[in-house]
Formats: sequence, structure tokens, C-alpha cells
Amino acid sequence: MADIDRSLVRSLPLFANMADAELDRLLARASMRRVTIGEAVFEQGQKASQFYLLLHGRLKVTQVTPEGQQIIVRVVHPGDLFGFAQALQRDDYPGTPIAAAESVVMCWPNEVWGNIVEQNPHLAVNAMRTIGQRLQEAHTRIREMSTEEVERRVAHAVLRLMEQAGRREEDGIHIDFPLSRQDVAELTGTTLHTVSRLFSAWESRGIVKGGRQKLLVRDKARLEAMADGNAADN
Amino acid sequence: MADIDRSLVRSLPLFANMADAELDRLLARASMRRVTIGEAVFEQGQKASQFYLLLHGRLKVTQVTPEGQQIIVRVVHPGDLFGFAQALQRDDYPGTPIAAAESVVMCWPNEVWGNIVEQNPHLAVNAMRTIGQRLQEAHTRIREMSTEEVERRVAHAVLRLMEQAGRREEDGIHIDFPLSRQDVAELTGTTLHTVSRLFSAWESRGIVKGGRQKLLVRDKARLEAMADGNAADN
DNA sequence: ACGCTGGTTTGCTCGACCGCAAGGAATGAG
DNA sequence: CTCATTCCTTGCGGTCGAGCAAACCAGCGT
Repeated sequence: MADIDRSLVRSLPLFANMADAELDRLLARASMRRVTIGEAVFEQGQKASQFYLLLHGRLKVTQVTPEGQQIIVRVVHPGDLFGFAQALQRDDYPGTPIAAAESVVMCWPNEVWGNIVEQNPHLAVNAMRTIGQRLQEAHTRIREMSTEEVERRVAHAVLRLMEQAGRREEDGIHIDFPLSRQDVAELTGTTLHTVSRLFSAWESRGIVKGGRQKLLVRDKARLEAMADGNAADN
Repeated sequence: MADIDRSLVRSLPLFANMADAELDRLLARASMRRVTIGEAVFEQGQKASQFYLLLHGRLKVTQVTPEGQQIIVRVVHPGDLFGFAQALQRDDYPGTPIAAAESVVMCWPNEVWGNIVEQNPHLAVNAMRTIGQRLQEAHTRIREMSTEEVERRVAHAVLRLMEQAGRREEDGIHIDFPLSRQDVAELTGTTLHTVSRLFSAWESRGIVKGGRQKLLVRDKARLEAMADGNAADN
């Protein structure tokens, strides 16, 4: 396998304060893979043999319930770890990461993890922070789903996507990967219909501008006001 | 401060494969504290200076929204770590752990964490597993809140409590700490009224038996059937 | 024993949101 | 260009569960 260039990952916070030599050693055992839109990196329930890092693109991690209902557990952004199942003490993957945009992932065999941690506690600490952050996000989501009604939840979700995947454009901030109404519904625990209705309403008030698998936030302030519960009609 | 006996924690999975000497060194830096029912170990938003381990008792970790709505983020059982805010890259505590029963906690100053990890990667790995498990539980809860209607969610929550805090009794399995309807509501994202109604209905069908801050599961199988969506009336 | 406090039960009403259904627009394939 | 697929919109009716209100009850302190 061809060597992987250090510069690809050097800037990631995960590898901050890791010596070049260490990093090279780590990269020597990694492999890379392209994932085309709609393709799954691995499948829920499959035996977990590797763990992954997203270099480029965007993934949505989905879970399906026994009844066939689907939800999006989280969105993976460049620089995020995912599929670290064995760190979670399980031998199968709990979800399916699907490429929402053309993506490039990097992966290591599971056994590497033990070595890494032994030799480089920094990385372990960083990884733990990452997982900790996930945990907090999850709790935030639980709190929102428990206490807020749909409109506010969706507003929050959109704002979060904006932070994580927003891209400045002439007339607002664009969510920088294909995102359907259905996706937003699965992120917020509602239905595609309700999301569509909400977006329509917001668009007529000039807060956002929608499109096929597209979303543009024009008035961040008003959206935040809504998310924070200020009724804010007009 | 008096020495803390190794036997108190030896059996915890968190400290599995940790040498006695190491463990003693760790315990030497720990302190212990009793928490009486209703008392908070620390408060949400407070600066995080220590991290904790629950030795005995039961805690419910609550968060309050800006609007004053309260939810229970999770229940802490003996042997669980909690308040590991700095591992999550934040300097304040995200929630308030309140004693639901008389409890004993153990705690360490934050700085200790770094040393521990450096000297004992095992512990880091174990801690990560713990957090990973939390994350999974959170995702499970998100999935349930997204896809299941209230009755099934509550059934799931009760079953989980049963696993974690159940105690065999003559005529069923008793949840071994004071748990109000309100608590269950805050765990499942519903209202005390709805929970009360559900429990009444279940009781009349012989599935559970309620009491003031008490709950006894008489027919686990039927409860599981309900949680799994089998309508199961009769 | 008495009255308080905090937990629980239960009825009623109403609204947010889901689910269905039908149609419309954008995109890609042949 | 046309067709098919996929995504989006919108109307309508039904319902689950929230919210309010009023009792009720158990346990505690005095």
C-alpha cells in the first residue's frame, strides 16, 4: 500500500501534540478508501474489524429499528472518528454510515488501537474527548426531544448543521452537502411532511431558502430566536 | 484523610487488571463523601474541579433547560463514573447529580486524571469503554424517542431500570431505589400524568404493581412484549 | 391524632403532529 | 426528448398525549 502523506491529517485536533515519527508509524498501518454517494462504509450489525476516520466528505450514520423505521444517529464531518465499536466494548457496528457526499475515509485494523494507546496516551485522551463530545451532543438532543416542540427542535438541528457544515454564500449560509427533508426529519424525530411544512413557512418569512436537497439560511438571528423559544412571528 | 480500603473498589470492572500497588496509589489521592437523599453532589454549571465514582446508593443526573423544564439525563449506579467533565473538554459540569437514595461517592481532583492515564493505559481504555457505553445508551434513547410511542418508551425505561437496579422479591422484581412517576416521566420525555395512567393500566392487567415512589414488575415477559411492540392486550 | 407536604390518580379538553393521499417539480437515463 | 425516479409540497382528518384541574392518599413531624 502506498504511503499516506502526513500533511493530510497533521492539522486534525485528534493528532495534536503527537510527534511526527509517531504519526508516521500510525499512518503506515492505515489504509484509505473512497466512498461514493449513497454507499455505506460498513453495515449495521456487521462484525467490527476496523475503526475509521473521515478525511473528506460527509457521512450520515443511520440505524434501523426492528420495525424498519430509520433514524440518523449523527452526521460525521471531516476529521471525526467513527466506527470505533471495539472501544465501546462491542464486536459489531451499531449503525450504518452512508456517504451523503463523495467521501474519503481512512481506517485501521482494530488491534492497532491497543498499541496506539499504550504508546501514545495523548491520543487516548484526545479520542476520549471526542467520544465525550459525542455524548454531550447526544444528551443535548435528548433534552431537546424531551422538552421542545418540533419547530424548535428542527431550528436547533439546522443551526447545528450550519455550524458544522455551513459555507458562506452571497445571500446566506449554505449547508454544504446534500440534505433532504427526510434527513432532517430523521435527525429530529419527526416526519418529512412536518419538516417540509416548517421549511415552507420559514421560507415565506424569509428565514431560509430551500431547494432539492439544499438549504440556505438567510437570517441566522431569527432562526436562533425561534430555537430559543421566542415566538417571533412577523 | 484516612486510608481507603482497596476491597471497596477491587471488584469494579473499571479497575480490573490494575495492579494492587497502582490501585493503592490511586486510592491515596481519593476522598470519600456521604450524600443524603435529595442532596446534590455538585451543581450544573459549577466549575468542574473533581471527577467522581459512585460507591453505594443511586443518583439521578438532571439538567434544567433555560425555561426551567427538568429532565433526567441518566441514572448513576454503584461502580459508575460520573462528573468526568474535564475528560469531555469542558470546565463546568453539564448536569446535577442528585441522590435518589443514601449514597457514598468517591472523588479525585482533576489533575490526577492526566497522571493516571500516563501511568496506566488500562484504566484509560476502561474509562473509554464506560463512556462509550453511555454513548450507546444515549443513542438507544434517542432512537426510542424518535420512533416509539410513549407506552413502549416507558416500558423500555422500566425494563432498563429493572436490569440495572432490580431486586428479586417474593412476587416480582422491585426497583431498588425511590423512583417517582415524575422521575420516570423525566426519563422518557413525557409527563407525570401519562406515566401514572400507564402504570394504572398495567397494574390492572397484573403486569406491575405500583406504590409511592415504588415499582414492582410482576410479569417481565408481558412487559417485554409491550416494549417490543406486540400490542398484547388481554 | 392532626394537619401538611409531596406524591399520585383520574377526568376532560384541546392542539400539535402524524399519516394518508394526490399532485408537482427537479434530475438523470436511455 | 421522453420517461422514470426521487424528492418535495400541501390539504385533510384523526389521535395521541399534553395541559389543566380537582381529589385523594401516605407518611411525617409536632
